Amino acid sequence: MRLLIVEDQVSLADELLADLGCAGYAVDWLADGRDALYQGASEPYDLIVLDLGLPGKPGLEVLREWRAGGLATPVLILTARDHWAERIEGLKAGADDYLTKPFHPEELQLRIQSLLRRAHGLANQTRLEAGGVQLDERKQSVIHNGKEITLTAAEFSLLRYLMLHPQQIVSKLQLLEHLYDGETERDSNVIEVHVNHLRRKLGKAVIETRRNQGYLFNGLQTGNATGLAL
Amino acid sequence: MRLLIVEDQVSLADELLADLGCAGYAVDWLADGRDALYQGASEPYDLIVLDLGLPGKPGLEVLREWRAGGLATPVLILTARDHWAERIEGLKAGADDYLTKPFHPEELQLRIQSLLRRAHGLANQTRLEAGGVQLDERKQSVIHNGKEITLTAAEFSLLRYLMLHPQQIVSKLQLLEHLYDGETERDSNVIEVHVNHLRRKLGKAVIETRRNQGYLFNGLQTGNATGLAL
DNA sequence: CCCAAAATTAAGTTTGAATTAAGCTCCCCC
DNA sequence: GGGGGAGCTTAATTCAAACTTAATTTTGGG
Repeated sequence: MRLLIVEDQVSLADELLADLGCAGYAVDWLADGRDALYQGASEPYDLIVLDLGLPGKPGLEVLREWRAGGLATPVLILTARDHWAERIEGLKAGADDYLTKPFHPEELQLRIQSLLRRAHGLANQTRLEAGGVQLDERKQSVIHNGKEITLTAAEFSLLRYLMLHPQQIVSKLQLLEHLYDGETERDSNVIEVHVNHLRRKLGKAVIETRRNQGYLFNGLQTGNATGLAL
Repeated sequence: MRLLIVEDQVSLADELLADLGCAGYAVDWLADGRDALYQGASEPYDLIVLDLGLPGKPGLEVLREWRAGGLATPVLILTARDHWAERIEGLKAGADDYLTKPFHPEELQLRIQSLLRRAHGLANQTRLEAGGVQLDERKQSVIHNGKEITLTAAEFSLLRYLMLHPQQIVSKLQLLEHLYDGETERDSNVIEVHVNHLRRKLGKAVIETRRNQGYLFNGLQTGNATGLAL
């Protein structure tokens, strides 16, 4: 999952970068509004955290231009507590959620998790769960048949990406672009290796490969494709 | 479905080529306006993605000449965000849709899907559906009588082509030209084999053979050729 | 600075979708 | 009604994609 933080206050940005990095996100950081306008639209971010008080170009303006250009990426805005009206303006301009500064880092984490679920049509569930697999985002582990299985950072973020895209084929290229920043080789087999590890830990059936197309997260459907009880 | 990408920025073109390839399109790429002018009109593309800032000959000029020459292929233009007026010029010159750079590859995919449906008179439907067959483009599978049937990449792109041409006869040669790039043998029986596979999975009636003419996608009309209730 | 764990690269193997090929069937036309 | 061509079907082939294991590099903690 790739995130962009647009925040000019260095100390805060630093902290967020570290926090979100630990949570298994690939995070980029920009401090300038003009840079953000361009990069936010060109790199395939899954979510953007946007401070409204920015040099270069005001955050609200950046957001409006993104939306005018058709950018659909979820945006969470940060506003100072004493600029009350900005939140309304922000939502009008197309923000999906907001947080007033100062805030607790955990609060941001939860908002991000929730916003990502919502953006992928999983608004109803409070944690990522599908086909007998429960993802524990705090412990970066998985509960499967009541048993807890710990994942490495790479396995965790790969699985999370797949679980956020249920019922759709995710190409290897898409995974490379959304799990890694900037440029990783197109012909690396990292994804295949981690898929292999996940299958060892969770069982072969969890991730289905569609040759020439990509991977499909299936949960643990045992022959009952509807997911309904029989 | 054969697409032409006309884009001089190599890294972007590379990525689009890979992305659209995964989505089951046969994609050609040109970087020069003069080449595009010729090839876009001579090869049977189903859609053209045209960057307006091109070496050789400006994209707008290429588009105008295509339209003047009677080319009806849907064209989606790519414009730089800061060349706002170009979009209007582009639409006037005969473009069918536009996207401002930068953009996310996923966004382009959606636009292409939508534009293809629109160009084939299916503007009203949000997903390809006919005669009890629903095509799920994200999953590259089909829902038939509420049951999901998975398709291979080749089966998927063949079925998609047929579903985009409902109630019309599609010749085998046409299929060869539109599903494969450049030159595949004229006397290969690939199409027949894949049609056979699709019939096995979806039932004989789905694809009707019109001897010496081609194939006709029928959905699943079970003896009631009008599609009306009896 | 060193060590262990994790991530990635690399190399060799397996797999299965796509294509070719070959023989059969069904139609159409004489 | 039978000859020929178009289309169907099954089986064999092929070759790149995906898998697996092991080696190497990177990372982070002590």
